[in-house]
Amino acid sequence: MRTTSRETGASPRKRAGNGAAVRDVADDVGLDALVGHAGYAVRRFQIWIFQDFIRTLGDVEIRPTQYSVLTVIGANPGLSQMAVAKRLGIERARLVHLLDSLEQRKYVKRVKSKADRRSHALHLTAHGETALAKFKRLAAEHERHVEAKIGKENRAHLLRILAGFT
Amino acid sequence: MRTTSRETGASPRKRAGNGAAVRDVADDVGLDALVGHAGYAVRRFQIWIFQDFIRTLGDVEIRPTQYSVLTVIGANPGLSQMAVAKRLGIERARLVHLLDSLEQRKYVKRVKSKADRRSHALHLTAHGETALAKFKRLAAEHERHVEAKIGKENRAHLLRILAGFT
DNA sequence: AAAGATTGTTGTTGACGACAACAATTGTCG
DNA sequence: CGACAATTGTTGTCGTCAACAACAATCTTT
Repeated sequence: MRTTSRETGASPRKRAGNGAAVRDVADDVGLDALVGHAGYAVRRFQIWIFQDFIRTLGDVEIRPTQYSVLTVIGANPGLSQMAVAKRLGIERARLVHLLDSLEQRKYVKRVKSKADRRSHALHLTAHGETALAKFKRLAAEHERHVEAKIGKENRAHLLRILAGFT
Repeated sequence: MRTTSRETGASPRKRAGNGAAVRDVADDVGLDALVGHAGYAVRRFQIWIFQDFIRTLGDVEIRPTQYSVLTVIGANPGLSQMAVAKRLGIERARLVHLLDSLEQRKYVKRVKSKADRRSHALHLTAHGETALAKFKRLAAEHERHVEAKIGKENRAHLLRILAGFT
């Protein structure tokens, strides 16, 4: 993830020819003040997590934001776009494009609300329901990757610490 | 559980005729499967942290990435752009623009390396040193905000859990 | 009915990551 | 030594994403 040259397995040194005298420059750069900054650690962790999610759900071509939208709609059918955007902390302008894509793939349908003719009631299609079930299985697999990475109880503790942000 | 007849009432202060307590719609949308997903919690937390960082360092107009670049250069003068990019997980193409900006603001200077005439040795200017000291004080203030948000020992534990990603 | 607010939509801007191509330079190896 | 491959900084493009602004259609309020 951080380097492009090393992620093919565990290639120990890229320049294998010239012996141990040359060290990989970036590996021993001191971070100093950067260590101890929560934001930096969280950013790096989030990048890792998203990449694993994207890779694990790569076959079904579902990205984290799309997954969150589908999950919320599946759990709360009939929500308006505004409500979904508010709940997930995304702009309603952005949700438009997300729904365009999900609707094109027949996962979601926008139903014109009778109560408020400005808004759309969002629902999963039948196809969307079965698809979401599969996505959830893959997402669970991704969560197991997280457990494998940081430890089961660490993940649980982390979720507890960050529960206030969901 | 959601009665779809209520989603018109997104405004907290107005009261429809039906329920006793009309709550803000987005506040009681069930997340269900989204709760328990580490990625979602981490994403929301990271957004919060970055926004606080940007706000706290707003007066000096330093964003998280810029701060990380300055910190690494300050701690390791003479590094090449490649080494900095590698250490921070940034593309060297991106670092070019970051350094352009930081050099324009007289925080950083690119010195042509004698050892390898392709590369630049990165140093802080005198002005950059004093500025970075101020940035670090502000960053420490930001960290106190994080402590206030999630608790001192929770922050410490979180840093320990994510230490592997720095 | 008029004024103001909300919803979905379109568009713009800027930060950011991933890639590709290039010149200059360095390292490798026949 | 000299051709060839690799690295460094740079420029450029493309796609994602957040933050705004503006707009028409539609409520809500007064």
